[in-house]
Amino acid sequence: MLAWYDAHRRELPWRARPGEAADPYRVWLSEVMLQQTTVATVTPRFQAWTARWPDFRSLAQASDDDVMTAWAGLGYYARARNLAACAKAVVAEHGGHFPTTEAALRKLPGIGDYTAAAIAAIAFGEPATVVDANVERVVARLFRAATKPAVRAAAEAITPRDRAGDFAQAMMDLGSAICIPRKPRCLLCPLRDVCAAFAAGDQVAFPVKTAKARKPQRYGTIFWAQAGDAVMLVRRPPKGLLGGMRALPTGPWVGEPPGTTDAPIAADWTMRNATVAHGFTHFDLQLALATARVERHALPGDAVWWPVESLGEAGLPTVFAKAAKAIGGA
DNA sequence: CAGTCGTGGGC
DNA sequence: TGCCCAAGACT
Repeated sequence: MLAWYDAHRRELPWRARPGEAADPYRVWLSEVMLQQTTVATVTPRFQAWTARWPDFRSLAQASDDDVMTAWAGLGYYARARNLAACAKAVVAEHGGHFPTTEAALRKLPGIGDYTAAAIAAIAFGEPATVVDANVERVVARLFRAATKPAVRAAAEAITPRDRAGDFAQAMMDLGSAICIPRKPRCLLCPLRDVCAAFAAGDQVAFPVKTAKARKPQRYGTIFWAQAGDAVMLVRRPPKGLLGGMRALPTGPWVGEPPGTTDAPIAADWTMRNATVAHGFTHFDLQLALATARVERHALPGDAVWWPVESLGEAGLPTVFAKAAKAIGGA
């Protein structure tokens, strides 16, 4: 396994070169960015992030607005809130350095079982057992293990005391490149000869997955209020969907197409002859587009007038960026 | 514990 | 094309 890893090792921005010590900050940041997010998406964002905030102290001093704006488009925005909180905790409670044990890491915001084990193993060489979706798939097939506890126990049994970090990364690389969900490339697999599912010919039956409910359809309205060259943006509530993010004003997202009754300000609203569709994890959304030209008056609460030409720097989640593009900045 | 929480890519 | 999936955490 480790011989295969050494031979096929990929260079990634957060991965230490052989023989060099890993930077715990970069390991942590990459692990959080990579939660439910692909390497291709993360790579440029990781480069930009570390150029701006290279360590815990710089990130701990960043404003919440800057952090959330920098995270825009990556999704699962609680990660960004927890990232900022974790950096502050590391500086305030740990002198700017991570604790090195899995249990202590687990107490920090945004660090769960997987990430604690990954940091302990990769950054500190602890023999922690790292189980992500890749490892779960590889181990489930290796042992034809049908339940999560069985997978966990088997993964612990094969985790080596030495090079546990390399072992974890090897298992994840194997899962993403060879032991893939649909058509595993077993003829390329270094573990083929010891794989129970390969022997039985039922690789794709593992891991055992539960049926998912169909996603409901919801409807809403986006309100584009333009005053001169600026558009009205709001700040969404700190928790919940797209929590803490800057946004275009919307009405409620409900089961039936709504009217314009929930506009953020009184104006002569025009319904555009187009809609924007966006899929979230647990529902699909279709948004009607309402636009109005208004006077540039004082705005309540967290609302601001934002220059349309620099809307790309507002840090809008993708659904709002889509809507802005559909309206065309008019 | 099952639901919540984004997004983009692959087939 | 619609569906499945991804280096999960939190409640």
